[in-house]
Amino acid sequence: MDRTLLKKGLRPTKQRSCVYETLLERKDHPTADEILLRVRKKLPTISLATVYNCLETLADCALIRQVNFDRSPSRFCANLSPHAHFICSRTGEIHDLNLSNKDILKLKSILPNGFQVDDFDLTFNGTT
Amino acid sequence: MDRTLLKKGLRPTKQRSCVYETLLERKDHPTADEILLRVRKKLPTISLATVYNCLETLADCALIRQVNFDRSPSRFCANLSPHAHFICSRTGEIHDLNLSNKDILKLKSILPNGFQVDDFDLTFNGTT
DNA sequence: AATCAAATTAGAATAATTCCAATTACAACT
DNA sequence: AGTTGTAATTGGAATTATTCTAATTTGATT
Repeated sequence: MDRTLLKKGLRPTKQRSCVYETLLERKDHPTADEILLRVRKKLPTISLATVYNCLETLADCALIRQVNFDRSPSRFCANLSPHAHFICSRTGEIHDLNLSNKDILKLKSILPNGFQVDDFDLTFNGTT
Repeated sequence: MDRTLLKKGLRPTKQRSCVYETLLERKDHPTADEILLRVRKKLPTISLATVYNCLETLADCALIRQVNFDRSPSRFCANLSPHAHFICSRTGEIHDLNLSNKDILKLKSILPNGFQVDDFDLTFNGTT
């Protein structure tokens, strides 16, 4: 991670490292508020603004991903491999559905000619 | 539309009708603010709160769809047939990509066994 | 015409996020 | 080691989309 930041002329501060490591610890999808709570166990004085700053920086460096479900608070995760999300309407659980190359080709096959895709978001709602 | 509302015990008021017809007029994806501006040409005294109320009611009745891109203001459209969205990062244009049954089966084939889908959101980002 | 629930309205409240100005931290020079 | 300059952090204010609230209006039904 330090490498990636330094390459962009950004400092791997303890706040940034801690936010990043906190996201690695668990494979869930915490909000900025939840991340603040977790990070404060290690850095009790970190501010919410800094958490937002760190998350933005890490996302800009493609070290983490920001995920939005409708207009609810943004969530963040360190799973960088291409995946879709499944939200269970009973439990509220968010599942990562990792996508094979085949899956990705299927997705792209939906596009008419001449559409160049940089990125996509795919979210399912339902029950498990 | 009146039918659908009445069936649910809701009144087809002139505000609701006007919001609905405004969405039918153009096949774009206006925000509540933009809808307010358009609707005010016909009902100059309608309030933003009412526009929000009408949109919520119409969406609850499945007469329109609410669409969210990341955390930007919600957008609304009257295209009810299953479709994905493509956002052009150059122009900001939002394209509807209507999905065939085949496309939908492809999408669902991504899911592991035991996942029951009620709905999905698929958005592509790229250039045309 | 009187009644009553539903809908509309203006403005206040909320909540997530961003902005701002002041402080702090740190790397690079002397 | 001390100084300097830039970047990062911080707390709180500001912003923005949306929801809430309480008062008024509407319109169907008695």
